[in-house]
Amino acid sequence: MSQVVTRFAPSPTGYLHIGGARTALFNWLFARNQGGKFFLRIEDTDRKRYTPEAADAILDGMRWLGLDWDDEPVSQFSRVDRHAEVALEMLAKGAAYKCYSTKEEIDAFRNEARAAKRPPLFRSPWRDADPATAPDAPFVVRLKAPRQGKVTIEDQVQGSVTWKGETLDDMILLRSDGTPTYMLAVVVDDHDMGVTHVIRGDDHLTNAARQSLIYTAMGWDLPIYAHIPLIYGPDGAKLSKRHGALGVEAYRDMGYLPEAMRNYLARLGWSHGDDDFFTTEQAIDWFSLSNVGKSPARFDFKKLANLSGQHIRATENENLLREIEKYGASQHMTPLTDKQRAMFISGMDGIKERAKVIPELFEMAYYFLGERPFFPDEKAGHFLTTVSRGMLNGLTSRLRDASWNLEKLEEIVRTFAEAEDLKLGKVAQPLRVALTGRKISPSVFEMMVQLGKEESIARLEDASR
RNA sequence: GCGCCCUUCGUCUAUCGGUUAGGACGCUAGGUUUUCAUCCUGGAAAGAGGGGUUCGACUCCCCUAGGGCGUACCA
Repeated sequence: MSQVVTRFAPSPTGYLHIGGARTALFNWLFARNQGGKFFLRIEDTDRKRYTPEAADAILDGMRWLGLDWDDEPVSQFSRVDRHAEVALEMLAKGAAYKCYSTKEEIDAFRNEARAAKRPPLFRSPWRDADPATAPDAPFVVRLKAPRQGKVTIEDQVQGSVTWKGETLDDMILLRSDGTPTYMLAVVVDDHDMGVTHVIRGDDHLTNAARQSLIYTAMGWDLPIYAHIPLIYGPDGAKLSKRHGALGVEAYRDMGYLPEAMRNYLARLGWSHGDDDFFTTEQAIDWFSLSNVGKSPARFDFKKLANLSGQHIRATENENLLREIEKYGASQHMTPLTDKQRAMFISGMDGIKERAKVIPELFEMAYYFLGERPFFPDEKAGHFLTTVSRGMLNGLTSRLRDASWNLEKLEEIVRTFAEAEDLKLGKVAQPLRVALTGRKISPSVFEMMVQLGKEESIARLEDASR
């Protein structure tokens, strides 16, 4: 087969939601795995709902997630003439017909069918009518779907799925105002864009059967389908804003690493043996449609957080700093100074293993981002008693002419504690509070080395005053 | 109503007829440790129910139950 082409076709609703992001990711992973192309198409045919800002929000989400696309995004709306052209061609071939039934007539038909417990699929009287009897009235163009036989989709995820012809309706291709419906537009665009693999949510599975009729009518090759299960909320119900159905920018704001997001989303419904933690490169290398599961998965924030923490720890300090700065920019924080940047690099090892998301990195970085004096917060205050102040005073004097490295500092503090007949913790905790104003921080010795002698001693003097 | 899909620990999953049903998150008991975290060791925890097929079913088939999606001049 020729080169693989996949696409992601979101409708611009204002943001890229998490389910869409996963669909995009699967398309992207598959294309990259196959050395193929990954296109973007904005389904903007519903002009009442469309705004350029909404489309931009989707692209921003894609960029943040690191899912790069090939060529320019295609606007579906810009192709309406082509869609109509295909509808007319189908009309000419006899694969479609003009239907003059009014909305009222259709509603009546459906109500009656429902009352009689018959399928509510509309059966247009114009399907086999003599064209000569056609009124001079608005019409829609309907597909002439086969009433017998079967339609089978060989789906890469769902397997072989078959429908009876009579369960497929004569769907509308062109509305009475001449605009194309989604069903038509998708097929025409996918065909024209050379899409070889349609990977999308399994809410489209039935649509695949209906859409295949258009391909057949036009004599076009069917793409390979892969309908992936949707994501549910933690309670098993449909994903809503209450759970995780937020836009991806919400996850950016919460400070998850894009790398962790890709990892988590890929693992939701797809597996590679027992591998849970992996890089994007590995995911690309390993990805295959045959390892996508058929059952829906629930969104689990705990696991996401765990993976995010693992990725933070695994990220090189320089790269992590870049992510931190990107995050800061996205949150409109004031940019880091050169000094702060240097402090981040020297202190990164101490803070990265204590954080699961970027805001926690900033939180832990408090002791080197801020300026003296560091007054203890409410939780730390009780460590600085008169007694411990005095003790710190004694320690400080021993520190003044110490050579400033990890081993030496540790030795001094330990010896001091022994001499005072104190457990190390009794010395280290007040020391930590003096240095940071807080109860929790990286190792006191590492912090002292990082801060330097002058700064460390100044903070100790602040505390013992 | 009709059509289609789904169902392994609480959650994500492995297993592609033969396993003490494995891993991960979470939970839990310990250990390491100056705090927190990291890290290490251990534990509890699963095949929806019922029929078949088979020497042997989580795995194949059927039924039931539960859940989801679709059934628009929305996408």
